[in-house]
Amino acid sequence: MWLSKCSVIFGLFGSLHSDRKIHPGFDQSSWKQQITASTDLQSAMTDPQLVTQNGGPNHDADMESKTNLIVNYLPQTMTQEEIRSLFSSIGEVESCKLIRDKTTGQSLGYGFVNYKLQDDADRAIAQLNGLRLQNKTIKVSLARPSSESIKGANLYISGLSKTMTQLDLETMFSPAGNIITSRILCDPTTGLSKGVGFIRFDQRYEAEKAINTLNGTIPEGSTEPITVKFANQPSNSKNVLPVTMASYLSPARQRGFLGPIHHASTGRFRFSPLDAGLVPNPLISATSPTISAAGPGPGWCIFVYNLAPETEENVLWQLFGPFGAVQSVKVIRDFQTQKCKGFGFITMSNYEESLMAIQSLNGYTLGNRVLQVSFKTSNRKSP
DNA sequence: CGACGGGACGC
DNA sequence: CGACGGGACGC
Repeated sequence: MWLSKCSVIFGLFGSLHSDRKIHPGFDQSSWKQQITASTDLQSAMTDPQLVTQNGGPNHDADMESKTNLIVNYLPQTMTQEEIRSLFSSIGEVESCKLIRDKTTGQSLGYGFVNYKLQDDADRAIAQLNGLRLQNKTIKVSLARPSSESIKGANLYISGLSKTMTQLDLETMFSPAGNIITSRILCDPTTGLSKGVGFIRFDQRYEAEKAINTLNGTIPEGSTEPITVKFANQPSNSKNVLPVTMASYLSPARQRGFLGPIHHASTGRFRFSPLDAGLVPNPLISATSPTISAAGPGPGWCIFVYNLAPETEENVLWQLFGPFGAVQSVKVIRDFQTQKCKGFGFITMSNYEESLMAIQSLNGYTLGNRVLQVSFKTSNRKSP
């Protein structure tokens, strides 16, 4: 049993980075130790009586068999097939899904594994929860039935006494509802509490209740009131790329669209791709940095719509190249299918040339499709 | 009909 | 003072 699982794990991850060296001659007990050690660590830091354990709340009397697992804290590089392979060492896997960012394809660090048999699901929790992979300790627990009511149930708590433990925190919040996870942030070097933490409840209304009852209150034995609010939505923008990536970008690229774009397109300056033939007034757009996200800057960004699913970059180069200096082209594709999503972007160096390209190519028939070509509109992100 | 990415913290 | 995890519900 252990031997077979170990060989699977070693085969999968032996070549990946690990904070712990794995020697080819390791014996099965070392793996067992590793896994047990992390479990012990968890229980040493926290009281198993109170601190949330793997399954989350008991949805007692559920008729459906509990075969579906959620796996959290997966290493960034781990693929769906590697997850499937790992969990297949326990029993037959009905389905397996790694959740990825829709547009970038980056792993979001969690996934679902559904077993054929509940027995296997139980054993997967028992044997794989707490398993250390690379620099992560994965968490394996029963997935809750998916529902709207469990979303947005994560709280951010600040103003905690530095002496407060995870257990103290859970004790304080457990009256409000079922706690799924809790955490107190610590300084990585000193290991001391930073006085902030997180609590994820099972249900959003439980989180709301906690805000209503605990925000602004002073915990027993403390002197300062705590702040309890909904946590930020996890943003995928940070820590994904190595910092060194920036140095590979050209200076012009680095200047890109940084900096505030406060009064981006209001009313009369907004360019709609549907307004065929409408182009920016050169006098305005060439001199005002706030008119359009198309430019100015390192170039003029052009939006082209109605591309065929099979469209490749070289087509855009050929299409726009004759009009002048093309800096870059990009076909936007669906991550899963790798098919073009119907649009793309072209950045050209010179305003006059990009204008000519737009005027000439808007309405142009490519294949059996009539293209719509315009300056890219401003970013309509509204955080 | 619609449809607008990815890039990133210095001055 | 603020501080936002080891991106937890199907991207």
